[in-house]
Amino acid sequence: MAAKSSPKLSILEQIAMVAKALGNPHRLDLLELLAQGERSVEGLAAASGLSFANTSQHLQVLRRSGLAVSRRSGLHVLYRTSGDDVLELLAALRRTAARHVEEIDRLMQGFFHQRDALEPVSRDELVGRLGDGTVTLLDVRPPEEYAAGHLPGAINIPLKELQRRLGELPDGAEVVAYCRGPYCVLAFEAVASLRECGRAARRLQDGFPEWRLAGLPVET
Amino acid sequence: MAAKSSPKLSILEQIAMVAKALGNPHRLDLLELLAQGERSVEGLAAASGLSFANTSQHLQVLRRSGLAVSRRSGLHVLYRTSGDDVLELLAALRRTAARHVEEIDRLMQGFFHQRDALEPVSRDELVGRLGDGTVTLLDVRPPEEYAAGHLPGAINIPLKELQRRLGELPDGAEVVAYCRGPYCVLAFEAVASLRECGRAARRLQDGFPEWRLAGLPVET
DNA sequence: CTGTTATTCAATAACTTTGTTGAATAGTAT
DNA sequence: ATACTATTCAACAAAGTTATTGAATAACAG
Repeated sequence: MAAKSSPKLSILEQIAMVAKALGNPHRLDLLELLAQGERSVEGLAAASGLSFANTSQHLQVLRRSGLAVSRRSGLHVLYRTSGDDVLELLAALRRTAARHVEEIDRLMQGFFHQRDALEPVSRDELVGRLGDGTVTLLDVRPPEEYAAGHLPGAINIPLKELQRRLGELPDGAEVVAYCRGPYCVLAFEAVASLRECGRAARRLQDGFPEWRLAGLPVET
Repeated sequence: MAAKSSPKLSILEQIAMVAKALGNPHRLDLLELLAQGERSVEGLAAASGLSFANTSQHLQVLRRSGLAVSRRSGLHVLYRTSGDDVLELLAALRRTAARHVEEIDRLMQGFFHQRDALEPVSRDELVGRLGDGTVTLLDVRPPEEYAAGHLPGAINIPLKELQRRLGELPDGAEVVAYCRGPYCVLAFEAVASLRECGRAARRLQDGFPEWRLAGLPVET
């Protein structure tokens, strides 16, 4: 078959390899974690709930396909995404999936929308409200992800600590909570929790990486 | 394992399914063909070199993952991409692969650059030169793809007919050839052939779908 | 109703992917 | 050199993917 050995098919095989690397939910999760900042295998295993060996195996797939790169730092190997284009690719993949896969709508309706019947705050809306005193930004990611980068003026209270640290949120302003990405459960749950306590709260449509990718200001 | 049944993992599984659908070179080829316009299974099998059954099988994967949709028209089932966002996703995938997979560079060096040592004409450069009489646009795709849509003023001469139809190309202007996408062999070979005949020729960086996606004018 | 055309399905074999288990490797501290 | 920590590797079983083959299905013409 002449087509089999064509240079174009060879190139398509390489492109397909990249897509295949994205074709596993655990690897998508790992990439979303890497989107928050560089991280060790141990840290990724802990955050993802995978075994060490399995985490390492998936990271090899990501590294070999070019989506992630690694460097040694003492005993630790630190992984990160290979470039912002990988985050753009992830965003495009999510957008296409959200638009054409009905099951995603069903899952959103069945879980997330029960908890957040209000529309999320869009990036543009938030940009317009920064600085006018009407919004308190709440980052519910773990502290090390917050430290790697966060939205300007955001307060970091991981979800587990939210109930007992409510006093740290200024009175009056609406709370806008954000997390790792558009499907991160933590922001949804933070909003639900805040509303139970009588606070006005919504979640941000984006996670931190999407905000940064849009060229918007970030703090470290 | 609590993570296994989480709604987020369920959503990631759906997103992974879309990526998996892209994880096969034949399906990428089929999507590039669909990017040129709606087409029957028979037509896709002929253009791709796959068997009918195998073509149909791959199309089921594309349809179930939401990347393509189909409609019956008499005996024929016509497939098309489900939206322009699918083409944007393909572009993002190619971009990431080209940037991070060294084998793609090697393949490009080994085959394509032997035939086109000049840089391709960028979209912006072409936009600037349309209408000034310095460029002849040559579309080397099959006539049915040309008919579905082409760059303004482009002449359609499929590669196989180029040698004997050289007289149809106006004298003096540089020929810019384009095809289905950035890795389509036909544009490369057209440029090589034209240069052998003493004509000034380069290829366009984009294929027709990328041009249209950029909002640039198209003719039908 | 029958025959033709176009397409899809089911079953199969071969290959690939995934997660686990236990071993091997690399870097560091003593 | 030895022990410890972090990571990766190899082998394996189970599940999934791919291409092929032959059958089944849907639409149309006569």
